[in-house]
Amino acid sequence: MRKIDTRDFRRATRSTSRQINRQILLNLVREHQPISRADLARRMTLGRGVVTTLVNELLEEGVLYEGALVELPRGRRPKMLHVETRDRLVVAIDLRFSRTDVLLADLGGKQIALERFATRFGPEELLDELAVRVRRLLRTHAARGRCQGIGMVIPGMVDRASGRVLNAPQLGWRDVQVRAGLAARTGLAVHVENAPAACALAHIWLSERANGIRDFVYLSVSDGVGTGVVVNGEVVRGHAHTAGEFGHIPIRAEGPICLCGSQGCLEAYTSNLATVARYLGHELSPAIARELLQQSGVTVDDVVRRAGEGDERARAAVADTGRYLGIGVSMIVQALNPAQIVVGGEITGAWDLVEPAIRAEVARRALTPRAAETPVIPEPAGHMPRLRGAIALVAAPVYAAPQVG
Amino acid sequence: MRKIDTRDFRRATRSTSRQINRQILLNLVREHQPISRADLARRMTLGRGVVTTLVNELLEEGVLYEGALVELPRGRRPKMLHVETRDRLVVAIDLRFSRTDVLLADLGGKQIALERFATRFGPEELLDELAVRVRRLLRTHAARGRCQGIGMVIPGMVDRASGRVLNAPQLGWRDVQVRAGLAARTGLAVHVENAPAACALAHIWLSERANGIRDFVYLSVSDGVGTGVVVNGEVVRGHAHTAGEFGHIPIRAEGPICLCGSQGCLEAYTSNLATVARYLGHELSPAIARELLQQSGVTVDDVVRRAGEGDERARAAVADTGRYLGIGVSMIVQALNPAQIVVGGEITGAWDLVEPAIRAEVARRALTPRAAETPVIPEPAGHMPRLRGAIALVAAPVYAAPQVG
DNA sequence: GTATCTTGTTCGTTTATCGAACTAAATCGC
DNA sequence: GCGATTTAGTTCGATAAACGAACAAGATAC
Repeated sequence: MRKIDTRDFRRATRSTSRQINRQILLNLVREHQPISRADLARRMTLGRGVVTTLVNELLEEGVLYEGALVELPRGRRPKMLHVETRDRLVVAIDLRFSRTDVLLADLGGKQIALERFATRFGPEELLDELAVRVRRLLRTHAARGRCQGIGMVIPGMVDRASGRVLNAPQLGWRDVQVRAGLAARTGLAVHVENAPAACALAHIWLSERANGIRDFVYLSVSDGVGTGVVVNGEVVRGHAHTAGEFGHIPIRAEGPICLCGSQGCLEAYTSNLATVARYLGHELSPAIARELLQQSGVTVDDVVRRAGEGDERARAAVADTGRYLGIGVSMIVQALNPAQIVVGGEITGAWDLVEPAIRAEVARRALTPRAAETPVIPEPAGHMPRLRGAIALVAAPVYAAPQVG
Repeated sequence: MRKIDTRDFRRATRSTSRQINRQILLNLVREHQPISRADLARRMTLGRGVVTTLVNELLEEGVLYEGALVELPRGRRPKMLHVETRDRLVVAIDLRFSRTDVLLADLGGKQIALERFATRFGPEELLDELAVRVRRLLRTHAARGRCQGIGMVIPGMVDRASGRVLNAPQLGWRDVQVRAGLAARTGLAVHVENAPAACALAHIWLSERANGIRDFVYLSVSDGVGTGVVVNGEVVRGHAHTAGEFGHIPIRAEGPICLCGSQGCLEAYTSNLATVARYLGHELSPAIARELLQQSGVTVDDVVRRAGEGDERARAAVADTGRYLGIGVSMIVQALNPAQIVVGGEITGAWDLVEPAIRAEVARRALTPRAAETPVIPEPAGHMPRLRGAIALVAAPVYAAPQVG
């Protein structure tokens, strides 16, 4: 029941049907590999003849490859098909305040080499450094011709279509053309996205736990609190690239002043800063707290670890964060009724404390039993969701549905 | 960048390309009528030959009709094309607590005959009454064979796919199979939807003011406060049919108990009940207020009228509602960053008071200048948005993009 | 050794876009 | 007044895709 956009439509050409079926076939191989041509024909209710020509096309392009013959109870043995990921590489970049990660990986998400360095805050300086490292990485791994592109994840607002960083307060960036700058320096296609949206993208494309779920919200809890909203298998970016800012909806009218200028934002209660401040017994005021916390040297990881060790003050601080997160999760459930909510960030290290707190809030506020049961699952920080998001930025266009209508 | 749903995809067949182009063409005629074949060919960058065959198909089906020849500065005069709406009728039903409206209209939204009666709260009773009225309406307007279906709008949660009302507290309904019941009685296709979602649908398909906007939120302010969320030209329904319940997100932790059981919900501050209660000087407590208000006999329309006449207490009550609505609108802006927000309901009768209050809140809380400028426009109650929504339920499938991929 | 069954390919048929040629009907220039 | 020009709409052959049936390849069952 989508309306056709009469100002920007893609009409069908002679090759549209083939493109659609080609892409469906590719996705079926991706999700069921190893798989035979005959099985693909059955799943697509398509003649085996058409499958043969489509597969041949994909084999020639190097997108698929043929694997081993396989045993069957009767009849000719099928030659199984796989998606080629090993020889299709990606450079994933995770840019943060504290450090920048550069990862060489394959399209399937397998890590090959990871580098870390202290973030430089001058955009030109940083792009220069990145270009040097990317070139070196590709050279040492003989990956030049095999690299499909660069995916880059940013803590801030991004215009993905143009590859521009609109506003990244943590870095102090405003209106920086990242894509053009990095593409010119490396000669590679560059995709830029904000962190929670990229994490959501990774969950669509690279997570086994998504398991066919096409409507979910990725709630990223880190220095900031933001979300990536996915509706109908697609990330929602909003009219001016700022959808998913649930972190800046107030949950208390007279709460602390948030870094965004508003009062009582969800982020002010649930960011890693807020959790640490609570642990240290400070008033919840991110603007002031920031320096105090850096002086104290205590990180969220410390608080989470101590909570695990039984430190009562740490446990109380984390559980409080969980309770406030529950308020945020309830908001998301009311607003979007997703099939699943994924929580990412260091705080998931104490999921045994966080989860019941979230569940209680959701159950208390939900409008229907089914909404109350909305699964809330953790994504441990060890999964490197942001780097996986950067990979997904490059992988998704390869597998995405063709735009039609 | 949509992911293909490998569990439920539509592969392309021989006729898929034609279906896509046929539907694009139909929508172009709809939005630019009267329009010539040659102009369609130019807009679609398609050969005039293909356009001829597509148009002939649509003419034979009675979807389009040929109008007058038209003057041109040079060359042969084109025969203009129009969408046939006059001979394609719809029965629109708006079911509410206070009354039920039944409207005979055409696919373009033009009203032909409107009936009203007191709502019966027994589902079987109501369906019987509706069936009698629908049959009579079609008979007296000789509309039997020309009726494309029934669209029905419900104050409550609806599973649109199955046509079941899940929960309509105002009617006291739970799990009522409306579609099957009405379809069996009338022999017509029946579409059922909840009210704010249907209003959003009407705004996509029947409003000139939507003007190509494909991402917006319809904020319906009436006895309840709900929204219809539209992303990429499609209404978002959620995993269990409860998306868009912004009305039940708390805006004050210690606010009044809402009818839903939660505390401090947006609805408790901004529903018509809340506005009237505020005008009468009652404590904001919908559960208690309801009876008091019915006894007082004052309606929202009264309050809005008195505000227009300069009654200071009425003006203050309405402005307060506006301010709280502004908090709700800000939430929507942060969460979804829509291109537009449409506010519907009686309160829009005092838009000169409501609008600045909303604007001030949005401006104060927005994260970016562009978000702060999100247009908020009123839809006066006189537009009959709910009945138009019911019409759109039948019209939308006729024009919607074919599902592909 | 033959029948059966499954995989994968080949090839003629059908149906769509594509593009060029053609017809229809108007104005413009002289 | 009449041919040139311009625009609209149709027709038709070329091409590309799905479709479907026939066929070849390679296995097991009896």
